Amino acid sequence: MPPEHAVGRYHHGDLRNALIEGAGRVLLEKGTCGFSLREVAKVAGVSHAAPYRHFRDKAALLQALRQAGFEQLGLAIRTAADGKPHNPEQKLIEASVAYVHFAVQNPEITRLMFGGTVELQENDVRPDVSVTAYESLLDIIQEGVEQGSFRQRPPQELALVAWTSMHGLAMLAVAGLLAVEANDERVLDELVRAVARNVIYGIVK
Amino acid sequence: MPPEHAVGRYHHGDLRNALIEGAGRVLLEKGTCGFSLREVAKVAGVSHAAPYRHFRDKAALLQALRQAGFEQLGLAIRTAADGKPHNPEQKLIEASVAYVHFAVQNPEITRLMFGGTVELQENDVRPDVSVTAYESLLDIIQEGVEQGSFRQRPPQELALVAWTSMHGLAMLAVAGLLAVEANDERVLDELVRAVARNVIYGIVK
DNA sequence: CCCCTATGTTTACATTGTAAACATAGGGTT
DNA sequence: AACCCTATGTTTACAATGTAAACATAGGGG
Repeated sequence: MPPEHAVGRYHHGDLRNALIEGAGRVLLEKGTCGFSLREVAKVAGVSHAAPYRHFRDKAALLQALRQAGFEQLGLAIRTAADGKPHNPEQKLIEASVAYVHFAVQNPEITRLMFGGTVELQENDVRPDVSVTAYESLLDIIQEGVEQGSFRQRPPQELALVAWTSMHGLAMLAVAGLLAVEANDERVLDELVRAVARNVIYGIVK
Repeated sequence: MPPEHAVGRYHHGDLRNALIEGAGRVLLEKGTCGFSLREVAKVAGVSHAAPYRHFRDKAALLQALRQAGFEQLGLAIRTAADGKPHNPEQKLIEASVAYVHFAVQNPEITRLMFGGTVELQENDVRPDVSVTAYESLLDIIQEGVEQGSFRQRPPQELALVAWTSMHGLAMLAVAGLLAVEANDERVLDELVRAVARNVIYGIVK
């Protein structure tokens, strides 16, 4: 059991988590490019080799960050959807907004998650985490199709369109490749809603 | 005018282009992470500082690669569309297939183009290049809507859906986050066509 | 009480980006 | 033709980085 407050001690107590958190901060400041293991160590207040007791690699640390990102994103989506019970349309829209918002507000993490910068190594939990978002959408859509408020199409196909278009919107926004006005949060929101409605009704209302 | 064959000479003759080409190869082999200026120089057969006479930065070289990528992609899209004159539906489908194919077959370049790894610096031509793909799609869609073969919706909205969903599909494929079967090229093609039909007709036929 | 192991630290080294000082070649001016 | 100017390369130098190896320490189980 790690000691309560082990600051200044020889043994940090909970270095692994401290490193992940520190890595998040460093990533935020310096971006994926400028991200350095040594700086993470410095931020965590340990020597530059200490991280190697907890992560095989620089890549392994980034991978942990990535994993955490997927979990956060999944949570955000589910939370947003749960705010609108029994209303699949609103659920899908809110989930979509949450998805794009997460991306825009955590651009570096998002790049890390979806950019493919970190090689997916052998033991990755990739299937689990990447499928999460898709399955959340699929659940919502299934409900919508069953209760008849969505157009009557195979849920897998609707989910594919939803997943790809939301992801695309998010990535373009993160990359700064959407029209300038889309930098405005409300404009972006409207884009998301328009795309979501396309999924739901098949037309952009 | 650069000499014909200036191999082994003190002055390379056309180093700038040689560097860009070499950078492409290095990027392919080592990926965005392992990409090193010094290795590019080695591949081009010059000293490790020579690139600095042609590019301010490592980032500047990557930026040039990125730029070239955008041009290639734009060309691929236009070529694919031009193969089906007077048939907007086929045009959109072929353009979409070309888009995703380019991404899947040039994953590293694609990451470079859309990953945001390279900071978009002041003097970037970003507007031009990023808008290219979108405008190509928009042109096709405009034609389709006008001639009545597409659903009657504002072309901008259809283009938005097309652009985002194709981009999303491409990025997910590159990141290896689609279902396993999507690694099969034909399966991926079918996905693209399904998504394109959704844009055209509003339903997944 | 002792030592074993998990966790840190120090030292060392190769690689990298980049700057500064130096070299050369090849063309325009006289 | 001689000259030198500048564009283009090269060498040298340095600081930052990833990572391995050898060393240190603390805290718990025999």
